[in-house]
Amino acid sequence: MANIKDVAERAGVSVATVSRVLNGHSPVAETRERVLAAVRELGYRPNNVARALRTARTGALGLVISDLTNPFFTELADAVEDAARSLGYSLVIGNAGERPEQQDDYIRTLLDRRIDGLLVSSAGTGSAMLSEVVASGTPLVLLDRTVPGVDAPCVRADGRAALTDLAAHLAALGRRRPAIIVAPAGTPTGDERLDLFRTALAAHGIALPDERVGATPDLQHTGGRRVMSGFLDLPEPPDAVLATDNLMALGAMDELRARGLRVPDDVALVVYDDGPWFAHTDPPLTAIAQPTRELGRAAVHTLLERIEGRVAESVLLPARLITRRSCGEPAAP
Amino acid sequence: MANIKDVAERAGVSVATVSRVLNGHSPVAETRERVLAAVRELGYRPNNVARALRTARTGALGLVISDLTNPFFTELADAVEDAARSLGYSLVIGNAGERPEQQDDYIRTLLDRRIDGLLVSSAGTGSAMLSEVVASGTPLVLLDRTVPGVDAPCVRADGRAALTDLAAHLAALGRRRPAIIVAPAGTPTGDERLDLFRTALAAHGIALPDERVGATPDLQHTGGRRVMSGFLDLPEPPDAVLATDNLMALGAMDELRARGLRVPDDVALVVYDDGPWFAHTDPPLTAIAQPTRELGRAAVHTLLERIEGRVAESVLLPARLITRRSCGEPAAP
DNA sequence: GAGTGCCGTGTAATCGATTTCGTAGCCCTC
DNA sequence: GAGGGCTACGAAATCGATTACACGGCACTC
Repeated sequence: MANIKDVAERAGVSVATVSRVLNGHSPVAETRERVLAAVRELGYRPNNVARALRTARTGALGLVISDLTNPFFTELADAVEDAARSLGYSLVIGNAGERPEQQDDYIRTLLDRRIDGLLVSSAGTGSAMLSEVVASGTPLVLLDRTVPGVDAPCVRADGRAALTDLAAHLAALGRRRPAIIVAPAGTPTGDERLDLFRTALAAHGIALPDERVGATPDLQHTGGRRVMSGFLDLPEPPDAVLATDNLMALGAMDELRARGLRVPDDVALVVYDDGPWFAHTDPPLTAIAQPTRELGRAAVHTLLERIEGRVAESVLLPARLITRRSCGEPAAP
Repeated sequence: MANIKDVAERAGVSVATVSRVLNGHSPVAETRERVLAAVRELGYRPNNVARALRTARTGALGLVISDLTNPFFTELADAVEDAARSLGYSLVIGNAGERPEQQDDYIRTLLDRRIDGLLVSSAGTGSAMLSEVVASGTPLVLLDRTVPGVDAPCVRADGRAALTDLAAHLAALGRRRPAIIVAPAGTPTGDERLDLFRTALAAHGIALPDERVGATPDLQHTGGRRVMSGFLDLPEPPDAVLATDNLMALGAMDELRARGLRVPDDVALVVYDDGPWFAHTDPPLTAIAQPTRELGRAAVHTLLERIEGRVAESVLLPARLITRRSCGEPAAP
């Protein structure tokens, strides 16, 4: 591939001039056309590696995502990629697969590649590696999940309004024995959703006792199914279940179907994170939708603020309750 | 961040020695410990940008995927990422969103970043850009979709066996009026699936007339729904529909439900590309599953063959029919 | 004991760009 | 017409690594 020296020779100028023409840094008049012609003829494209070495800017962002096969994160990744691209950045992606060691491994490689900034939706809880990133000075923004003790802005959705609406919705439909399927205690996201849901229910005089709080370490559908099974074996099984993740909701549905139970007649079901197909299940599932694309966009913008040396605040965007038919009544028109 | 010179000074050796210790290129004895100690104390990590410039190897692969929000491609991307990682490569990802211009744009940026090799699941048909990649000498492997006229190995799934099984399955269940929802004529994947399905049906004396071949340019669920609607308005509507993409299947299901029709009683439904939730719909959908993870792994391995200068052949892995209940009979045990 | 080879290390070139500094040429002013 | 300022450009340093080449010292052989 042609390099800048080839272009310079062909145009009969120095490499400095070529660089200046291409970057428009200082006015270049007469030779300009000759340089551009040489560029065209040789099909020259600047070597980004060399440029990055000299300028200490790679023009790449890193994204470490907790689980790429989870549709919520997929959409998030897609939104991030879109935003990054439209701002002239490439995206180097790493899938932690919910394994903290792998996450650390990735962060390390990304730092070694001298990405300009890093987005992390952290798997697991604390991470020494993340503090190291902050210490290294690489701009960092947390995505979807906060990490206690890490000094970086976090972009995520606020479920308060949606969960308040959900509690009202369930109360209005006469559901008195709600249950929740969550990540194990200690996971910030799980704890928060549980607390908010419990508080919102309390406002309607509805209790959420611990026996109807089911934790599953794998955030997968087998876990969801197992927890749902436990719920149904209770002397007083729940009449409404909130699954705080879409894969877990899938597992819960399986268990219900396996036992011949009907949604919403026997049990109401609500899923956190709306996926394209939840409108297509039978019945369509009432869901709490996070503003995924906006989250992705906001995260990239926040990261760019940091990269450009400005201070950046955390961002909280509201999640919304999407009422479908899985709790009983059809949505009001 | 500390650089190699800092390490050299601290250890009292030259940078060459540090480099040699770290890369194990030539035997270094006495100073070895001193160097490693300095590395540890300074928390030194080699700058990958500088290394890439010198060695002309970035250790990154590029993946341009046609639609990241499509679960099939998500799983593919995940598999590719996994395989790349385990071989010590990072993955720079680009989502073409089924737009050819955007795809070209991405390929260009990836080339500028001097990735070591490129995987492309091409959106649209021909692409001058892809020929340019081949000409540039960057190792290229096509993924899932062939591109006529581009001299690069292609890794994809072969639907012949699965479609043959499907035709037998439908014939056995007495379905005589099959239909297919495909990408528009001219798309290699769509054409091939149509041809194979038609041939397989013919072996059972079943015809697939053009009126029951529905093309949709957007490979999305609205397209699937529209085509299904057209099918149902036929004087003789089909009694079995194959949707050659999971999003289109979703749209088809919607239309069926909207009309109050039942699967499989009124119409049998089969989906190409199995997704985690097709086992959880009502009824569970019979599907043609591509060996996604194997495809991803094979693609990366093929690409590495090319990178290391060996010749690499195209890879065809068989897709499988997964019989569930959406065509009538439960699967045989 | 001189020659031969090998081992471990340092010096400096190199990758391909950007950028600082220096300078030639020109125009303008007084 | 000498000096000042500006413009357009070239020479060379620089980023941080790898690596070709050179060289000193030691062990070994004959």
